[in-house]
Amino acid sequence: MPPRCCVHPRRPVSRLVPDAPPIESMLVTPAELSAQLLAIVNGALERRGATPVTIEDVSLDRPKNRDHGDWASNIAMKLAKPLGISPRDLAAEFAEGIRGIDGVASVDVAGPGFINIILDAAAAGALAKSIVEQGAAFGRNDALAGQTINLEFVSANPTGPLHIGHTRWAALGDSLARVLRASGATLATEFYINDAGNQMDNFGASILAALRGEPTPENGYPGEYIEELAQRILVLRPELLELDDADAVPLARELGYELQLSEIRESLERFNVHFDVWFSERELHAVNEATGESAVDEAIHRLRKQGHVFDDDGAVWVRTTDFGDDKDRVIRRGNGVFTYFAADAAYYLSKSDRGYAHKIYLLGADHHGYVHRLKALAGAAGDDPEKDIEVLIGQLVSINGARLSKRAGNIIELNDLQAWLGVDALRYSLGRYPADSPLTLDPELLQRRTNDNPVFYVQYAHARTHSVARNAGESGVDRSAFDASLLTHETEGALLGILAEFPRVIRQAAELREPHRVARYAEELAGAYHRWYDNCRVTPLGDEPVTDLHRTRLWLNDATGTVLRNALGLLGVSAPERM
RNA sequence: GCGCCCGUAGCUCAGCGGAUAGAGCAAUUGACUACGGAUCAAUAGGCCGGGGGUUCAAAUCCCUCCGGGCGCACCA
Repeated sequence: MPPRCCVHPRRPVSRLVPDAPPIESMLVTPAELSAQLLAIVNGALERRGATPVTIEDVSLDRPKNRDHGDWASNIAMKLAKPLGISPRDLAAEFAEGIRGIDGVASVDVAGPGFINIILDAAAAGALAKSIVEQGAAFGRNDALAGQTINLEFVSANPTGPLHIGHTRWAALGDSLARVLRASGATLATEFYINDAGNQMDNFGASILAALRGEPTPENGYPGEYIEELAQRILVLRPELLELDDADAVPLARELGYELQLSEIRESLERFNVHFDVWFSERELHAVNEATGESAVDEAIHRLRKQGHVFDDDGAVWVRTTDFGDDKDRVIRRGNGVFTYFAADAAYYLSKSDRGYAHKIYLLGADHHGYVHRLKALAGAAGDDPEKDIEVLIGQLVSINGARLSKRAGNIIELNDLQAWLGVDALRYSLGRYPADSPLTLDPELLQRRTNDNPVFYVQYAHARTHSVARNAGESGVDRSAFDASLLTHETEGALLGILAEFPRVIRQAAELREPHRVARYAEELAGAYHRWYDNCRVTPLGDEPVTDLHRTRLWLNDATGTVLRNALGLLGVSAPERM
């Protein structure tokens, strides 16, 4: 392989064409290019009397190998067969049309029928200025405009601290929320507090036992944190030790609940995770004085009206098998007590009543057996289980292959993780993997707080854009001129191509519910920036004069900083200007 | 037994049906009298768990087997 040469194949076309439009209008975005390609394709289809295709069918990709151009399309190969033409001939026909698009430098047909497109340097480079001008808004899109979404995640029991599993959902859920909003969705994030049921009494009894120096009761909660809660409670209410169980358990329960919940909220706040709504399960059981009924009672009536509720063996059931569950589920037990499922039904309806047509649940893999039941709830409520509810299942985190459990004593808490790694590194290392990928962490590596986390690579790139800008300012390089046709170095073409993709990355992350794509993108962008930095100077060396090339590169530098900051922001990670 | 998820470099993991499968870490070797070396360049490392199928094209979709995780309550 010969050494890479610094001469870029692009030519500054705007200087060769006498009546070139102003540089501003030369900007070719991927969206515009797709739209024009669509018109060309449909024109060809129309001439043949074939049915037109939509923008979704016209794929325009950035090839992995840059020898294949700035953009590539496989549309000819997809359409050739039904039309009875060879893919290469069809591609050649499309290519002819694409050559007429403003800002396109050249078009080739390659391999079995790929169409490879190379943009003018000016058309690709105009993006740098546009990004700087858009600032924080660059990357936002309207793919999800008009959608009203309720996103529930974490929802940990208030009977203990958040552990690493919750931490993963917190990082992913919060980033997903940011990505959905950046794509135009109207969104509320919710934390469902399971503060009803036996577990709360077990929690209270555990605290009380710790206070009295007794062993943890059966079904109780072991752990040092119980001891700590007990000591804090004792300071608040020393008389607790004098009371009978009947009075002491509820008091210990309520005080412990309050302390534990506020600790959870503070942990999440420190973790840059914000919930719009903290929803208490108790509200669903509270009896409305006007009607004499609770939200749970009412929910059962409403489901019954839809025809999916029946009575059997003294209990009340929901026919969840109508919606793919493997057995029907009890919603009210024979002894008159509601199941957990009943509160879930009421909670689901509450979300609908509050105006959220679309509900997303982010659950751990240990709850995947619950998916059919939740879908059935949507169906039983008269909604569409395929559209109105979406349950995302995240795989669990393991440590060196060992399963985490309280019993094994290897539970790792969010607060410890934050202390070891720092918020940025922790959020990033949990946010850069898809939810359905099982994740194995090395506890020693976590505690070591090393710089091998990719977050530092990305943050350093951002800090470097600021350092370059500071130096540029001192050397008299400013943004008073911009000539995109000067951005001809191959690392500049690569950098611009990646910058152009940012809006699509956000959109894709939102539509696929995969916020980790933003992190992977940020790493790619940081790499392209570091390589550019090594090849292209923004400030002149020594006595060299400041030229428009330096000024234009400053725009590109600042554009990269903007996109890195925007990307890190979507991940809830800070973008430091110095490190 | 039934169901869901996952098997990709030594390790941790990316990879919307496209061209020569990638990154970080670990290993080896280079690069500052150049805007911050927390960087860059290069080398090495792969039957993408096995086998069938669909397709012009499969790590990706379908079937099957093997291996791992998780779940199968009138608990919460």
